[in-house]
Amino acid sequence: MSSDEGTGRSGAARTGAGPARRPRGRPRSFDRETALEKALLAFWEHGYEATSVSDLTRVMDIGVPSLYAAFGDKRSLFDEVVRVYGVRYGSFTDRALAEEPTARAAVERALREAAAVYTEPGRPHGCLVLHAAANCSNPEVRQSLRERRRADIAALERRIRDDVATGALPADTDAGALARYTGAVIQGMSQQARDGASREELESLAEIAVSVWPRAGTPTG
Amino acid sequence: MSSDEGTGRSGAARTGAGPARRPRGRPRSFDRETALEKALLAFWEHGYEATSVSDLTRVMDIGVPSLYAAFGDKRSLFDEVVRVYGVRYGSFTDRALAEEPTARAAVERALREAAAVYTEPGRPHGCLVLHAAANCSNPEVRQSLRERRRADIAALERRIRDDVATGALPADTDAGALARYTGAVIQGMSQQARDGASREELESLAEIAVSVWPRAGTPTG
DNA sequence: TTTTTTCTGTAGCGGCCACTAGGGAAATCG
DNA sequence: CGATTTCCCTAGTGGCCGCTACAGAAAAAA
Repeated sequence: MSSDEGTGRSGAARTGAGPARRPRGRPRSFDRETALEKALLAFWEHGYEATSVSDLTRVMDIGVPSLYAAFGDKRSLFDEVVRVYGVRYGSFTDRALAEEPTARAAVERALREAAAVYTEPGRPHGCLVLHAAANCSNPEVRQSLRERRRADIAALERRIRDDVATGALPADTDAGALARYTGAVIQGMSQQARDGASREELESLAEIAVSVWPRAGTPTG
Repeated sequence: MSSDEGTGRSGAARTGAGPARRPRGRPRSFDRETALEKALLAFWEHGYEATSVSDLTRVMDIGVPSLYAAFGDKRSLFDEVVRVYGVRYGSFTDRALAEEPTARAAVERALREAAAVYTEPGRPHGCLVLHAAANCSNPEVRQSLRERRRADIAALERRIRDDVATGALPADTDAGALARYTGAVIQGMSQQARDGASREELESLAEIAVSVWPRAGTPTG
């Protein structure tokens, strides 16, 4: 489904499950994925509205009509950028939640990885989802990213409830508050990375943040 | 000094410490402070760039030239808004740091007040300084607000160092990390308020956050 | 080769941006 | 009263915004 984001949009080109036969006309003169990555970096650095279409075509090194032919419009391009960002850079929390044995271990790892990802040299600092549309006047873009943030915290909350159910966390744990607390710490780390904090600074910050998480099944009261 | 921000800009109007004699020509037909407050709310809600001059004149209920005559330009108006915001809404941390006996008590109070201020009904949620220029393409505006944020955390760090010196906090306290941690929590609370978190949700979050602060002079190790 | 299909560059669309010139109205001063 | 000072409204500036029509170039298919 939704094969309308591939290279060719000609409905008759790809015949079934065949090995992607070459489309008929003149092929695109640039690599779509490379251009998308350039757009991602631009949006990540400057945000949705502060990145103009002419900014995009400059960093992607393509003409304006090529951008519209390949990606639809600015909004669709941004949606695709957010999707790619989520897979490539923004999924460290999801991965930690899925792979670590407990919510606490997952958060410990996620905070450590956040410190690294948010300060990686040669890349924009901080999180695209948090900052790219912070004060965007396009309400759809705002709402879309807001939903993404809320979903992340909801996923963490579910994981905490699981641990409470299995006894890995105390029975009186306020899962919602603990999830929101952790989300707030990550969001604050992203803000501080944007403001120039170093990886080491974020790591020491995260170490303090994680120390409130109750160990094993000892009740908090 | 710098009396150029008052109502009248006529250099000969106010004679010394006199009771502000009325300026000569036709008086302004709107109340400057009221208009400034309206501009503050608009910038707070939508951010610097997403608030256009025509947005401003609409909510301030004045003409475009009146805005420029009274406030200079959009940038100067925003600067003044930020100054007023800092005094009226954004100084709860400073006040807590100044009035509470210990850094811990101050942070406890500041986090509680942040939960209230960031979710006050009838006002934009979250912090203007954090979000109003998040992805602003004007570098001066960005830098100015960034400095303000860093200064806030630096003030907290100084207060923590004082408490370490007096023994109110353990000698091995990492003042920088603890200050950045607390700043990150406040920044995350602001983000969550923008995303719709309620006051109660922020308060339970803050309660967790403050629980990592060491009590009295007991060493952490 | 001719035909067909698609991409690419130029040039320009209407619309909003921040901002300002200039004339007339309104209020105070002498 | 007249003179002076200041404000406010209308209208418009050039510039950038996202976006697109059109024509020609380029490559595959027949």
